[in-house]
Amino acid sequence: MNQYDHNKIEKKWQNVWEKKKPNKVKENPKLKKFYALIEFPYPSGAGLHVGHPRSYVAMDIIARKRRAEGFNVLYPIGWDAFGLPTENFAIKTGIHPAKITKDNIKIFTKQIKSLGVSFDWSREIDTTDPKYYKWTQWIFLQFFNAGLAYKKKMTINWCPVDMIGLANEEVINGCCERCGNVVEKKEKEQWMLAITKYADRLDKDLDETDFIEKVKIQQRNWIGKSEGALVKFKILNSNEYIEVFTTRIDTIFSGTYLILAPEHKLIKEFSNQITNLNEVSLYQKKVSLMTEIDRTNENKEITGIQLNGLYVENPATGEKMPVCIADFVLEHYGTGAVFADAHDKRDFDLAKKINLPLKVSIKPKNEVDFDKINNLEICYEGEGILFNSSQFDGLSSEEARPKIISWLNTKGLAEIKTNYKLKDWIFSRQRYWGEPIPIVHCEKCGIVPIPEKELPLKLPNIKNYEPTQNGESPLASITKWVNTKCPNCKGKAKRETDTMPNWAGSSWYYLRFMDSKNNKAFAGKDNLKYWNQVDWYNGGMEHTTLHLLYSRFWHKFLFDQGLVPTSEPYKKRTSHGMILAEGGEKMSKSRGNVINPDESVKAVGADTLRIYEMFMGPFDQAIAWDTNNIAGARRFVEKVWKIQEYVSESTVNNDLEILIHKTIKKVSEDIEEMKFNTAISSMMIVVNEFEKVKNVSKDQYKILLRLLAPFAPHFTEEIWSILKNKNSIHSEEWPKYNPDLLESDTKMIVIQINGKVRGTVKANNDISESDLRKQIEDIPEIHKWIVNQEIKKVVFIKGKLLNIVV
RNA sequence: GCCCGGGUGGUGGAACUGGUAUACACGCACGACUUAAAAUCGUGUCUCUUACGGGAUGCGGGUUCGAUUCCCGCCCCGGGCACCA
Repeated sequence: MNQYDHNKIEKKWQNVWEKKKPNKVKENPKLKKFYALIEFPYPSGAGLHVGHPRSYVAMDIIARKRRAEGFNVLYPIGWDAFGLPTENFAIKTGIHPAKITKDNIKIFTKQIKSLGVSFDWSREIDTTDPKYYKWTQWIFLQFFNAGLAYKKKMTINWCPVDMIGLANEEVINGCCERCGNVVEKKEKEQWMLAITKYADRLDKDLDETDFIEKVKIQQRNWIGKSEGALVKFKILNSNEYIEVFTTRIDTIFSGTYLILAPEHKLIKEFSNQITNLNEVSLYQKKVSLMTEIDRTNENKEITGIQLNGLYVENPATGEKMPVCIADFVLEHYGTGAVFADAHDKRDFDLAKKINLPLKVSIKPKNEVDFDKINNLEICYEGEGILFNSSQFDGLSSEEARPKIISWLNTKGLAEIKTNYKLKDWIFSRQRYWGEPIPIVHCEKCGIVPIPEKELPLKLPNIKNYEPTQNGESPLASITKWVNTKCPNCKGKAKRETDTMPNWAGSSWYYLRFMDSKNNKAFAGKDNLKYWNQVDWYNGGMEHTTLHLLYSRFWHKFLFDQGLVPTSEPYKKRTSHGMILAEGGEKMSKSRGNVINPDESVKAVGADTLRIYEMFMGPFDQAIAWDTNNIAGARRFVEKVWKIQEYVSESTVNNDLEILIHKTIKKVSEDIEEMKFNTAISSMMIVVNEFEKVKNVSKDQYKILLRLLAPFAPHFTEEIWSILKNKNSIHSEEWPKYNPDLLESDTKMIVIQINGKVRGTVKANNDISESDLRKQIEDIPEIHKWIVNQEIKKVVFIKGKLLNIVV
């Protein structure tokens, strides 16, 4: 037997696979298909880190198992290469982003190939390749033609450091997701995608998917569906109404005043009625200067100001209600206006502070503290029984809501309404390194899309990538590129200079993998039909409300256009936990604690690294890297290697055979549930047993190797060939266990006295209670517990346990 | 504040549908091999007790013959959302 030389073995087989391309897949309608997907990486300058393989290897194990089960498996890889870090590096070094991207891809490719992941490299894609982004632009034009891509002047989140507009999803606690600086507001014309049109389906259709529950919950929270009513409050001395969204129409009878967002457009419209306009403008100005952080600060005192002279009418009571503005009412949610009563803490506090009326109409079901509530000493926010509510008195909040809505509806003052927190997606970026938006602004015709045949609209080659202080894209200064002809009237026109956000390319890439070389369509109909949708998609939780939601939106749109065969892109979505640095801190470039897999691959081999990463803990849980523990994985690999020394041609040990079949079952099931750590531990148990008995048949060894091959593809392949097998281990069928072997006739039966374990007895599986009782009475350790005791009760579970209560 | 996870040895963790808690691995200790060390192999390793036994799965209760697992009330840690009407 040779020494185990991981470097030699891994290089050898990687070369074979490079030549033979065993993972290259072709559409074949006769074969069942399986589409496995990982989030394609951003090729950063830092290279791969140990977090990447966790996901790649996990899906690799599943993909390899599926191939062994006879599936036609698509497991592709590519590059999500547009993005800020590359552009920033280009600014710093003067090297063209395309060149940087190319170099980084080279490094990533080499690193990923050194891990032995069974990707189909023939379908490799790169989102910055004009052949790819031609179709990203094409899909954008479909959005535009359908009226779902539109331009809007709006206050955007502006990062003054990166000098870029951010989508709401990219703002974390009022700070830029990338650089952490406080985000400012800026008025700017922006391209928007109308994701809110799909809010309801994005929520509802989650039911059809097999996503892990926490992903569904997080998306649902983000979409923020809430069902309630739209209520109209008549403005006194006018024919106009203020619309208010509420989920608590049961409290309408206690509505005593109205609160508008400080930015509400009716304030301007009715300024002639407002008698304290100076004060009001002052307050509005103060609010507009506040940052997101200040405005949402928990300890901030509640503020607001009444609009003197402006009154509305409560649609339920007909009572005259004053109107005020307060910063806690948000312009962009609901209608930017709420009605206030004593059943909301903020309304309650504000009324006390600026001296506005309050009324109570809900009594708690248990009536605790009702006197205090009724005397407006404390605020009760819960549901309860209505009172002070004329014909609805005595109803519960839940009963009352539909009744009040339909009553007001007959008067034309209310309707059922569903509201969403989700906002439309800000789709422009004022940056160079992104897909140019294929639009022309014509002096005569206005906004004109570029004809399809002119796609791709390529990024012009420039020397300076710096964004500009005024918020314009660097493309704006390339007059030669900007000045163009209108495709419509051939007159003077200017190109759109904003580019798409880095989420654009990744919103449909899984479709391109189905037919990556097609130059007539983003993917051919037959290929779309065959691959249908992604069967299993693994990725990080951090993409739940960004990439995952965006791509579901794009896919649904394409489905509505009749361009894809399914309404959901991904059948199943799972998520890996992050790998943390040693000590439990997050790995990051700035902390300087990023662990690169190359060292481990060199020192102990890719097979060992793969086993270590799969064994380190539950797959969905964050876990700290521990270099010491790699030794355990390496020892295991060496033990498997050494079985060659004592494996024999013919002997079969029956106990071992049972253990092996148990292990086939365990490993097969654990892979499906992504319980890779326990799958490996069960194989370790087999190997430890092999070592102990030193009496292992070749067939038994082969089963172990077959089970281990998806985890450690190189050295299992090597041993396989040493054992004189002609074919690759990876094209061998997945082993099946023999259920008869698992149902043994004799079992260890646990004997308990008063629920405490006092011994175990080996007995026939279907031994009766009385026979078992007789048998155990002779055993001294058990006998001593029951002698001279009154037996009160006996619990017997056949083939498992006997509990005697004395 | 709301919504998800989670809390088990020195460490990472295991435990089916309520049925032998601590599998597997790391570390450590001791032993074997060695002139020596590394590697490897073997033994031990929750805790109290000399022992018989007892006690331990964040804390306090409950259900049960029996609870890491189910129920109620807390505490702590991680993640997400957050003035959302």
